[in-house]
Amino acid sequence: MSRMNQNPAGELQVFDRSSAQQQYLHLTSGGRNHTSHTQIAANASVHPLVPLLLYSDRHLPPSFPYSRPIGASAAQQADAHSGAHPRYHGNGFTGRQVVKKPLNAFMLFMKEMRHKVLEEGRERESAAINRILGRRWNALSRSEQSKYYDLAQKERLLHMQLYPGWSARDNYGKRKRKKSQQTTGSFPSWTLSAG
DNA sequence: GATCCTTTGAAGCCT
DNA sequence: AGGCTTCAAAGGATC
Repeated sequence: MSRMNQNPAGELQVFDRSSAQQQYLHLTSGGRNHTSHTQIAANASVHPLVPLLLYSDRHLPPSFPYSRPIGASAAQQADAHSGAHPRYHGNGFTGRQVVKKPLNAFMLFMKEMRHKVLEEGRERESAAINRILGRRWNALSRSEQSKYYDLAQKERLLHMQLYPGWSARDNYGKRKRKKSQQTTGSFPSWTLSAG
């Protein structure tokens, strides 16, 4: 029951992982992260999946811990995920390295459209902007939304390529609970055991 | 400084 | 399987 290289649609899409890493580094280095990797992909041809990475400038921590090639054994270990898969956060590496979840379709839509709402000048608060974007998202046709679903699918695929064995559980329960949930007085015990 | 708000979707956990 | 919870982004507001 492999998690790798198979998207939710059941398609098998495999490409060179190290190449993806280089492209990932190249594109993400232009943002707030360090810029020392631009040389890596100086002449690299751009993979069809790469444009979506423009949306994903927060996946990589400032010091990318996986620049070394991921060996087949590591991939196999991750694939086996017998409860001991590598943890992409916390103590496993020097410093605090957290791999974020890949963005879903709506998040990608928000990233693209947020600035437009800002330019309109109607709202400045993110909560209000997100309400607007939520309405606009629901107003989109299915074909219009499919663009973002497709991007999100590729995003997840590439995320799996870059972080084999990573699981959303790695970041699960790491945030503080909301006040509204704290005041309910009734929540699953597993929410308390995290950390 | 930390958390909340607010949205949708993905994925985790529990029953 | 189904339901609930958490996290993903964003940045002003609030604590």
